[in-house]
Order: sequence, then structure tokens, then C-alpha cells
Amino acid sequence: MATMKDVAKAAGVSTATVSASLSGASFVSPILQARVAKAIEVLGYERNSMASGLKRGKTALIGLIVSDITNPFFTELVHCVQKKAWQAGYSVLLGISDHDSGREAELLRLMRSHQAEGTILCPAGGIEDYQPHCLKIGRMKLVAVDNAAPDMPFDTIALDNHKAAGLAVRHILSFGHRRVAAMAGHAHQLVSRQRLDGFRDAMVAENVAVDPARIRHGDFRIEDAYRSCGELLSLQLRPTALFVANNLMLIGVMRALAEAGIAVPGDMSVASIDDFPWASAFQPALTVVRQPIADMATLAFDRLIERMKGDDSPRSHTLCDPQLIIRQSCAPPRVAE
Amino acid sequence: MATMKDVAKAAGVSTATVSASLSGASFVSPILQARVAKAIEVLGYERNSMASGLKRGKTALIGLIVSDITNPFFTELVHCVQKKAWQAGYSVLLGISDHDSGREAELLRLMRSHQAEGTILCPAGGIEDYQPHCLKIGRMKLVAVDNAAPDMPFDTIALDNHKAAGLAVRHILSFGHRRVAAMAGHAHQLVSRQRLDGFRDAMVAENVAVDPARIRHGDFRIEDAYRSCGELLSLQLRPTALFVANNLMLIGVMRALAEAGIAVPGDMSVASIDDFPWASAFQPALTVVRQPIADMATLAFDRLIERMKGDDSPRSHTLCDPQLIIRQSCAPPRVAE
DNA sequence: AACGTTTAGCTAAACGTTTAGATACCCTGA
DNA sequence: TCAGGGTATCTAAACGTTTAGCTAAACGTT
Repeated sequence: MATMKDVAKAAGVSTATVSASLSGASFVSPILQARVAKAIEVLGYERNSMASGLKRGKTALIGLIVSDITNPFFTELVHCVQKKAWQAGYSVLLGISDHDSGREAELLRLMRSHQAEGTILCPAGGIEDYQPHCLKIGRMKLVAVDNAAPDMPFDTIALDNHKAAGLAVRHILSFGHRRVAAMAGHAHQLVSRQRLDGFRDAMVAENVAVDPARIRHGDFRIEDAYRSCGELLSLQLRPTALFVANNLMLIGVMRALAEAGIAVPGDMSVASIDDFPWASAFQPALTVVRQPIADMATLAFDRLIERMKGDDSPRSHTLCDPQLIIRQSCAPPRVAE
Repeated sequence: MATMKDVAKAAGVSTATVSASLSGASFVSPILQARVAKAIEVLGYERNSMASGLKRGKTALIGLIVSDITNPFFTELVHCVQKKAWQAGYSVLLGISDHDSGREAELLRLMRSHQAEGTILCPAGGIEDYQPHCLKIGRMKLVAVDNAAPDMPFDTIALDNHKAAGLAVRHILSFGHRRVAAMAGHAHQLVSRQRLDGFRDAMVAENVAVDPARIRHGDFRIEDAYRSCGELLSLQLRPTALFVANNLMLIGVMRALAEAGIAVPGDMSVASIDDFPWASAFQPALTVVRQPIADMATLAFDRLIERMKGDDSPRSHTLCDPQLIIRQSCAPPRVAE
């Protein structure tokens, strides 16, 4: 592969001139500029950004770590971050932690090793997992999105999960439901706890009893939710409405409901957190609480850029506003009940 | 940020020893090994892989370029490739071309500049777009997945699209449908043409007339398919079955159908290419042709690794087998018609 | 004609690693 | 005692850039 020295030789100039010509800056006469351009063209030269990065201490690389790219929320987030990065001239190094804090820590180390100038992290675990690494993270710029709490040692951007759950639950209750079940996420995950708390608080605020038997942990995964939903349906007093804490579990739930021949919203009202393309194509169209993903990505990216530019103001913690999207999956409970 | 020199100084050894100790190889006494380890721990040192990569000519980076990560097919592909890469000790640099050949070319240059040791590309355009770059690609290892034709200048892995479409169409026809419509992709995209050809060929093979008015181009996007489906429904002789060429368009189609109050499969049978989590939760569960995504990812990654290891055998072109997944979205046409 | 000033280009020293080759040490056998 | 052969460690030269600092030419002033 051609190096800058080759280009310099071919153009009959020094490497300094090639470099200057490449960076656009400095003064290079049009004649040499042209000679250099031609040599580059002929040799098919491309600047080696390892060497350049090594010298300049910049890599134009940012890390992005998500726990599960298969989850439409993260898919969209990756999409948005990637877009912002591209516009700002950065490339993104993608890491998938698969909900594993250990792997996440390794990925963080990897990002550091590859000299990512900053990293956007969607934390996999609970708060307890973060005091340890933050030491080993060194001085890498880090901002967390989703599943992040203010006591984590970095800037955070997250949905107001408590409010989001409240929005969904209050919508359900507005139809007069009293036997409301919840499909929650992994018990130790922050975002899961927040949503569950939001569910509970909204219930008690509306004077509806919270029956622990109606709370299941679907672990934010399709299969687990599918199974747990089955259990819910075999309760002697079947719930008339179901709050689902994320999109993946919603898939499992809808599958279980369909197989059990339970009509939505006739026999069971359903409301979930996370909007995604299929929600509106579904029959019935699904009522959900939307996270402003694009905004979250922008907020995170911009904050990261500021940090990379040297901003060392105190950590900021941004809470994003959820939006209830009312479609057709909620209705009053059957009168007989 | 601590450098190797700092570690060496702190441990009272030379950088050579630190390097050797880090790479595990060579002979380093346990005593020094321990001193080095402690120094690394204390300083929070992490090896700079730009410097290391520069020296060794290896980066442990591979590029992955997809046209739209929002499409569940690519999401899954990214997931699988990422997993394989992780296992093999590579990090992945993600690029999104957004169906734009120009951007794709830039991304390819970027991968080269970042010294990716190889790149997996999901080509955005048609064959015509690839003769040009292949010159500028230099000697970067490249394998293409999906939307790839044998005459492209790299190894390719793709679904047997012709067969896939045939599978879906023949399934539809087996119920006795004669007015079958097709929602095709972008006319100039290879994969779109192949699927459309598969549709046509299966139709004529079964002696069913292909009416050009029943072929619409939804450009592989939700919105376009939604619109095009509307047009299809306003045809004086409405189709009784619809073949959809990919998952994203299927969303648009189902949305349009739901809004028009058309029952599936009662009023309209639907079969599509691409399986994805929602397909089985949908009511009715959707009949689709599945691409073996994990296999495709593995094939592509393994081929890339071989190429990276220096294999320069003639280009290979692998065609993957589609699998028809029969669910409930196809049924006989209404007798009256 | 001597002097600055500007401009255009070059030389060479970094950047943080790896690694070939040099060196120093310790042991064994004669 | 010394040669010979391992070991364990070090020194220094790369890798492909960028860039500070330099040279030299060209020009305008006095």
C-alpha cells in the first residue's frame, strides 16, 4: 500500500508538502498541488489515519456501546448517533454488551485502547456496577444514555421512566380497569425498577390495589415475556389490562395473547413503553409511550462533543419527556366483570 | 494518559520488557512481570492500539457497511457479524450508507483510511456502481452480502432471491389465486430485480398472467409501500393476493390494508420475503420466506478472515437457501370472485 | 546595494509502540 | 580457569504521519 513517502517521491516533493497539500491548510503552490494530486490519484493513495492519529493525538473515532442492537430502541439510537457522527466527521466503533456488565467493561477498555475520543454508553447493569470501572475508564469521555442514573459517574441522558409508566398506567385506568398487571424488566436493571415504580405509584395514586401476583419479570426479552404472560393468563382472576415495560416484551406478550385467543382490547387492554414501526401496523394498533430517541441521541452526542472539546463542568443529567401515543389497544373492561 | 514509557519507568524496566510482558510471549521473569503488572494497575495504563497497529501493521478492526440499520434484516446481520467479530478478537467500525452509493464509496475510503483489515459490505446500488470504486478500493479485503451479484469485483454471499420469490408466489398460487400483485423494491437494485424476476417467472410457470398494473415499486421503504399499496387497492379489479419483497414494505402494506379495512387473509392473502420477530406475533401470523441471516453472517465473516489471511483464490459466490415459513396470512380467495 | 519581509518548500524530530540485535548474566562441563 | 550456551533484559531503529524550525528565493524599501 502506497505511503506518503511514495507520493512525495512520485510528485518530486517532500512529505511535508504532501501533508500540507492534503490538509488543505498552509501554502502550497498550485503547480505542486496538482503534481501531488496526480501522484495520489495514480498510486491510489489513502492517508493512514493510524499514523496521522498517532501524531496528532486525534482519531475521529467515537465508541458506541449498546446492550442489544436487536431491540428497536437501540437500533434507532444507533441509527441516530451514527448519523450525527457522520455529519460531524466521526466514525463509530460499535460494541454490543449483550446485557453483560463484564463484557461492557471489556468493551470500554477496547474503546480506550482504540483511542476513541469519546464513548456513548447504554449501561447494561444497575448502579452498583459502575463505581468499579469508573476508575479503570481513565479519562475517557463518556456519556450514558438510557438505564442511567444521576449517581453514575458520567453525564446521563434518560427517559423519565417513572413518568412514562405513569402515562401508560393512567391511560389504562381511565377506562375503569382495576385488575391491571405489569410485565416488568430485569429486577436489577435501573430502567426496569423505575418503570415498575412508576407503575406502582400511579396505581396507588389512583387508589387501585397493586397485586404482586400480577407483576411479572419478563427480563426485557421476547421469550421470557411470552412465558410470563402465559402465567399471568392462568391466574384465577385474570387481569383485564396489562402494562408492558418495553417493546421486546410486547412482542412476546402479543404472541401469547394471540395464541390464547384473547382479544385485544376486548378481553385485555394493553399499553407499552417504546414506540416502533410495527406498533401502528398491528391490529389493533398499539397504544404506547414513545421515547424521543432522536432527541436523546442528539443530546448525548452533543454533550459528548462538548466534553471532548474539554468542557469539564459538573455532570449533567437530562431527563427526557415521554409522549403517550393513543391508538386502539386499550378499551373499557367487559361489563360482566 | 499514561504511555508505555511511564509504565517502564514506574516498574524500573525498559519499554521492551513492558511490551513483551504485555504480549505474553517472550521470557519475562515473574518478578518483573509482577512489577510491570502493578505499574500498569497503578497508572491505569491501556495499550495504545494506534501505535501498536502502526508498528505491526494490524489493527484488529473490520468495517461493516449496511445501507439501513433500521431494517430488521440488517439489524440482525450487524448483530451476527458483531458477535463473530468479538469472538475472533476484532472490533467493528460501523458505516451506514443510507442507500447512497456516493456515501458508500466514502465509507469504503474511510475504512481504508482507518486501516480496517477487511470490510463486509452490503452494497447499496446496482452492479453498474461497482466497476468504478473497485479501482479506488485498493487492496482492501472486501466481501459483499445481500444485493450482490457474481459480476461484482469481490466475494459475494446472497440469498437465492429468485428462488425465494418463487417460494412465496407458489405458496400463494397454491390457494388458487390468479390476481396476484407484487410490491417490489427499488427498480435499479439488484436484489429487487431478482425478486421481481422470481415473482414473474413463478407466475408464468404456473400459467398465471402477470399484469404490469399489479406491480408496484415500494422502494423497500415503509412509507412508499404504504402509498403504493393504496394505489393497488383502488384498482378496479382488486388483487386477491399480494407478494411483498421485503420486511419494511410489509409494514407499510399491513398498515394500508388495516386502514382500508381489508381482512387478511380473508380479503387479501399476503406473503413476504424476510422473517423478523413481529411476524409471528402479528394477527394473522405472517407467512414469510426466511433468509438464513446467521449463516450468511458467518459465511461472510469466515470468507473475510480467509482473505485477510492472504487467501487469493478466485472470487467465490455463495447463494443461500431461502425457507418458506407458512403461517396464517394466506388463504383461498373468496368464492364469489 | 544592503536590508527586512514574505512566501514556498524542505529537514528532521517527534508520536507510542514492536522487535531485531546487542549485551550481560548465570550455569555447566572440560 | 575458561569456552559455550542458554536466559533475561536492554538499546535503538523502525512504522507513516505531522509540524516546528529552517533555508532560500523573490520582492520592496531605504
